[in-house]
Amino acid sequence: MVINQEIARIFSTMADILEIKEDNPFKIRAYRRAAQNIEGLSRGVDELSREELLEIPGIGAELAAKIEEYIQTGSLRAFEKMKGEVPEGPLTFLAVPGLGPKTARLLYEQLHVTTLEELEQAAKEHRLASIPGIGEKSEENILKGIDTVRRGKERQPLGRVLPIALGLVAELRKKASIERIEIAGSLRRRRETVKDIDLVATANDPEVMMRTFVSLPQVGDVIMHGTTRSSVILREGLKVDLRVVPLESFGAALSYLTGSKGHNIRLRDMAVKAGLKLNEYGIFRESDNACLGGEEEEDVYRVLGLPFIPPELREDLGEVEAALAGKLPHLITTEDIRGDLHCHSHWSDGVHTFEELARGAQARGYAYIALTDHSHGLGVAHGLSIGRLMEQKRELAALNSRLKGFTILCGTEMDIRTDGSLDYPDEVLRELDVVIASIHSGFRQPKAQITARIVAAMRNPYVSVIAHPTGRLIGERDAYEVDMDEVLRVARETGTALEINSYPLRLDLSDSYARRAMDMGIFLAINSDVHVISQFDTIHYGVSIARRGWLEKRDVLNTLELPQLRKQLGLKRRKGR
DNA sequence: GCCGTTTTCGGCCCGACTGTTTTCAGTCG
Repeated sequence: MVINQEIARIFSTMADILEIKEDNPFKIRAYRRAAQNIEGLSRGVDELSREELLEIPGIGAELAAKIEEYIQTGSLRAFEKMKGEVPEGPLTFLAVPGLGPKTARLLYEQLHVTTLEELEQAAKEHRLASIPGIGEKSEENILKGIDTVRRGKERQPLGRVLPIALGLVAELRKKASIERIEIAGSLRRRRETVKDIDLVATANDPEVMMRTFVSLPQVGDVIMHGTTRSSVILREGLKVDLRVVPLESFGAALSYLTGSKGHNIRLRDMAVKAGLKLNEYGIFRESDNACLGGEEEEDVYRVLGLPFIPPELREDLGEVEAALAGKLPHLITTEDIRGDLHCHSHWSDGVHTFEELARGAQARGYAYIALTDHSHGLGVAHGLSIGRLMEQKRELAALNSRLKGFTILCGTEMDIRTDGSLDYPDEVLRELDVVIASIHSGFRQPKAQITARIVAAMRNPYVSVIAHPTGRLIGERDAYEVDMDEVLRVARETGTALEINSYPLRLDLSDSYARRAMDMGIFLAINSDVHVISQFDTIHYGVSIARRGWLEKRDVLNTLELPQLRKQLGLKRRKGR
């Protein structure tokens, strides 16, 4: 959604400019919130009506008009005008951690530096210390900050950061006298990428705890070291914040540090209106400062008159309204998953035998898997010829008769060829229990062509699921150009399920697309795309994305027990004939 | 700039840490 990114970037830059100008802080927040919410949208703003634009949280008449102006003219007068009012330099400086709008402006006005290089030079020559309020230490910090910007630490994928965070938690538990410790922040909300790790803990001796934290072997640099809050950079580059609070405040602190910022603001707003005060230490009555709760997160919500809102929903995308109306979804859990519909064996590019896969799945409580080795078109993955596929089917039948309480469905991950044709004819597909189809080539084709390929696959009565529908690899490869509106429309029309692929770099569909598909009544399938048995355990990433997409058990194909699954898979075939 | 069963005008979350300060501003989350 290029247009959304463009507009989000413009609004975000406008917020920066307003900050430098020391404009109304609430106006600045309004621009930032709008930018964030537009970026997270699953539809292009250019596809939305005026009414739909106004439904986006944080978009009012003014910003809706600006969005429309940009769509129609390709530029924004207000933005162009603003750019003329503030020089480039201070805007660049805002990217430096610890350097905010006030200092950025001061540096520009006093030293006339306009680029990071000039700023670096000035700091090295100790010219910054001539400015009131800036000393030697600040000079050092600015140099360090410039270095951080240069190294350009982007947001890291969830699948990389979560294991690191869990490792830190385990180590802190071992070394420090901790009562409770939890991961908070966007990591707890399971955003697909995160910027840093937030931890919240209670400890008998906070000072000892903090000393332990900042001296962990994986810590590279200590940014901040206090008794209740410390902040470090790990050797491999990730930033980690640790907050230590009294036990009676743990829930309030966890809630506060989990965010999102937008969600917190909504909660505090509700608190203020109810004559309450909400901070990281608890929820208090304004009149006499009596503490009404805070040890558990549930306390905070209860006092506000809300049910507990799961972390994955806390994005200020309607969850507070839903909670108020008693309409929060009963989110799907990993335990709801009854089987995995996307598994590769050593017959194509997987590692294990059918039996090993079956045992691995059974050990995880599954009742079935679908074996979906690649089709012959995918030569690099040792795709199966029709002959091999039929041989596989016979072997599976024999194996299934031996397995107790477990079934391997015979399937394929069939390649959708570059010309839009399918890799196996219908006579072959008819013989299979499950057909998932996906794109592995021609990623740079024009949008219309890729869309047509996927649509053609969905119109085949034997195709049950489209795997990793957008083809992205987080941080490595963008999604191919595809008209997701059309894909979703045809998925609904044909009764084709769409996959949420749990491979940590795919997470494809994303949360916002998953939510939209669910809203349209399209079935989702949460699959791990196993090539090695241990990858069965990545299913929780897919479930997290599903939860962020507001999905319930009933929205997900592979929560069905085997008989119901077979029935569901048969529906499209019967309809298609 | 947004937003509304207390408001269509007047609100808008709140506290910790740092550095350069003789009491606090700036930045961050």
